[in-house]
Amino acid sequence: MAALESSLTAPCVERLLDAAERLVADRGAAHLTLDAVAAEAGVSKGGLLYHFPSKLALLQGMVKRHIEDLDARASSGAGARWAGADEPPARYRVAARLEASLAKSSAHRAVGAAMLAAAAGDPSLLEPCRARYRQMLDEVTELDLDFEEAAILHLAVDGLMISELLHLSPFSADERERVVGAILSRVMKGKQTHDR
Amino acid sequence: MAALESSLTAPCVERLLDAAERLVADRGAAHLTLDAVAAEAGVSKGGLLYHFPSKLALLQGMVKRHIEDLDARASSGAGARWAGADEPPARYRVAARLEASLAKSSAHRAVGAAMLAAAAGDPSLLEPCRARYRQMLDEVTELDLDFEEAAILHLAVDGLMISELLHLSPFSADERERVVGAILSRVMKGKQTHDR
DNA sequence: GTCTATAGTCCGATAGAC
DNA sequence: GTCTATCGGACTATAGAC
Repeated sequence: MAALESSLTAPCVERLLDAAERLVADRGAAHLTLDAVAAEAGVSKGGLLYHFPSKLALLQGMVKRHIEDLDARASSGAGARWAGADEPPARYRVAARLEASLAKSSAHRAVGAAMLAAAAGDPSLLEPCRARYRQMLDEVTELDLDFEEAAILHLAVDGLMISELLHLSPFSADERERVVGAILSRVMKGKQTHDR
Repeated sequence: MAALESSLTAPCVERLLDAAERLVADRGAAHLTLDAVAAEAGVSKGGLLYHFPSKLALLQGMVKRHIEDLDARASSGAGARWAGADEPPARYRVAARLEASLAKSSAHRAVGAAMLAAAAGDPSLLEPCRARYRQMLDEVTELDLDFEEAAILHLAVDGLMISELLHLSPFSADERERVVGAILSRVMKGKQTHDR
C-alpha cells in the first residue's frame, strides 16, 4: 500500500517512543515513568507531555507504532523476497510477517516492549493487537498447511518473541538460527526457494 | 517425589499469593500494590507485610510458587498417565509437564501472572525461570524428536501460555483443544496411548 | 501475629514563564 | 514548542498498639 514510514508521527515523537521502548526492554515496565522517558529522550517532562498528554496516551502510542512497525517490516521483507510482481504469493507474505516478528536487529526489543508495558499498565490497551493476531493466524491457516500445524508455527513465533523480550530464551545463537529456519521452511514447505 | 503441596508455605501465605495472582491476571501488573493485595486477601497491609517484608519478597514468592506449582502438576499428571511403575518414561513426563503449563483450570491464570508481575517490576527476578526453561527444553530434545521439532513444540506451549495470560489468544475453545491435542500427540508421536 | 497510624518517597499531571 | 516549578495523590515501609 503506502510507503509512508509511520502514518502521522513526527520525527520527534519517534525519538520519544524509542526512548520508552529502550527503558521497558532494559529495566522493566515498572521503570517506564514520564521522568525516565523524558530524560532518556533528552527532553524535559513538559516537552514529553506536549506530545503525549498522559501516560495512557504514551502507552497507546507504543502499541500503535508496534503494529505499524510489524506491517512495514513485513512488507519490505516480502518485497525483497518476491521482487518484480506487484502481489507476492500468500506464502511469501506470511513468511515475511513471521520473520519480521523475529527480527533480531535494532528494533527487535521494541517488538514486545510496547505490549509488555501496556499489559502491565492496562490489559485493555492490547485490544488492537488481538484482531491483528487473529488475522495473522488466519493467513497462516489459509496456506495449504492444516490448522494445527499453522497454529503451532504461529504460537512458536509468539513464544520465541516473548521469551527473548523477557530474556528467558534458552537458545544459543546457533540454536536460535536453526529453529527460526525450521519455522520458516515449514511455512514455505515444498517451495524452499527463498534466497537464504 | 514428595506429595507435599508447596514445600514450606503456610496456608495463610497461599491466600496472599492467590490474591496477588488474581490481581495481576485481572487488572494488570501495575495494579499489584500492597494495599490491593491485602484488601483482596482480606487482611490488612501490616498483616501482609508480616509474611512478605517487602514487595520484592512478594514477587519472589510468586515466582517461587509458580515453579513449584508447575512441578507438582506435572508430577501428578505423569502419575495419572503412567499409573503403576515408579518411573514414568521420559515421554510421559514431558507430556505431563507441557500439559501442566497449558492447564486451563483454576490455577491457569497463576501460571504466568507471577512472571508478568516480576518482569514488570524487575526482570532479574525471572532468573530462576531461565534455568528451568532450559531444563524443559533439554528434556523435550532428549526424546527421539529432532531438535527443531522439540524447540518448536516447546515454544508453541510458551506462546499459548503467554497469549492467554495477556488475553491475546486468537483461538476459540474448540480450536484451542485441537491445538493442544496436536502438540501433545506430537510429543507422544507413535505412542498415542494416553487415555484421552 | 495481626492491625492502625504515619513517615517518607516517587510519580503523574497542571500552570505559567520564555 | 519547550522548559521549570509545584501540587496532589499513591505507594512502600516502619513504629507501635492490641
